[in-house]
Amino acid sequence: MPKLENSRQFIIEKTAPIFNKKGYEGTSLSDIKEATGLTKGAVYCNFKDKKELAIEALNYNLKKLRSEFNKHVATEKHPAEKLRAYVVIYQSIFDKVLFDGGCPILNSATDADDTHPELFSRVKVSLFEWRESIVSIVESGKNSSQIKRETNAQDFADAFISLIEGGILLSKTLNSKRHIESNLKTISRMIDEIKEN
Amino acid sequence: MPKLENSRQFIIEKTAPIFNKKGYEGTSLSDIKEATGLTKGAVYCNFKDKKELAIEALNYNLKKLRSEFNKHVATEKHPAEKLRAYVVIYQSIFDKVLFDGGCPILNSATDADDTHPELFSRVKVSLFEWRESIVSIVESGKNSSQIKRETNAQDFADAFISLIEGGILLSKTLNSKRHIESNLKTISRMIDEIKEN
DNA sequence: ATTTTTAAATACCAATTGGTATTTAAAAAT
DNA sequence: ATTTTTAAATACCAATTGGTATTTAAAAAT
Repeated sequence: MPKLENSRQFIIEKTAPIFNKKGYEGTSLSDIKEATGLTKGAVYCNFKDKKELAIEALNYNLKKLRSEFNKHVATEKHPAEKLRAYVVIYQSIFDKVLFDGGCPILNSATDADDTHPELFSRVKVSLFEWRESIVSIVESGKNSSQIKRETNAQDFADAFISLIEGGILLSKTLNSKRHIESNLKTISRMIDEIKEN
Repeated sequence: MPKLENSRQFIIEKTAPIFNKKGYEGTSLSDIKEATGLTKGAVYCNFKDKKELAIEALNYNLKKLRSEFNKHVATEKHPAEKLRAYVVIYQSIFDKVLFDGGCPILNSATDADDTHPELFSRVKVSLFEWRESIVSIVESGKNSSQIKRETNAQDFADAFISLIEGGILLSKTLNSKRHIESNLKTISRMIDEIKEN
């Protein structure tokens, strides 16, 4: 019964939150059938196997978040404000992120690390790039004298990312937004501290 | 073939790292057989089902870490030094923790959150208690004027835990100790900042 | 109008899953 | 020395897993 649409994309978008919530092993073909309303035939017609779909779903989850950030970070020109954009965005999308199972980096890094090398290397790249983008914002701020020269960009990036991911872990586990909010405040203070003037 | 020992404990200790690495769904009865060298009969003779074993394995993993910290924290009397004990311990046991699959709180919180309520509530309690212990160290320090009065103990605890868990995530995923080390340095600086004098 | 193409449904499949009932054999109790 | 107990091994089990081969039927090409 062909209705030759973008079924591939449809399947990816419907299953992406499930893979994010349940992990690779935890997501079964039955889950996929249920989420899409399609049969196994339709799924295997569009994807080689479960792993290919899982990788596409992960890419989708990562891309969705990344584009959200890139969009807003790009509009700011002061490095401190670029950094602060992350805080602002997280405040506004946090509920939505939790609803879809939390941060895909956090989830798939812990899900796939010891078990699914292909998925893991995908998150690895994503986390590396995120960290690099923070480092380079700080470094360019140092060059333009908008960020204090003595700032260690690497250490700042590690703390920055950890406060976000740790805040998500705490808020999701303890079921209260206070933790991520308190961490975003802490990040905001850290930005003030490294700002020149 | 009875050799009526503490087989229950033996099975728990042998499978604990596997559950920590692979998660609940990812750990199969075959994995358990392989890790213990026992048959299914022996496992089901000591545990009602896979879930009971998984809960015991999680308890074991959590308890092992917790006792490590409690031991060292108790020997210090200055609240700032109690806090710093966490930093010192993590520096010394980090490799061992990674070898066994990373922090069980981080792993099982993300593994079980949307899927295994009994396991999840176990981590939930553990994370809550850890956070409470940090809060109460800071609060008692404020009362004894060893920690600055204006310190927000809740916010401090959130940042403290996030820097540790986020550092583990970064170091494990990017395969370099620099991240956890940089975060432990950051925590150490935070402790200096809230210290009175 | 007929044929070809192809997306998706159906009907299978072997292998593995967690789990149970039964048997074995060593140790403990008599 | 014999019986009883019991931990663990063995031999099953139904249900589910991911996956494939075949069929169906609608759309596109002729």
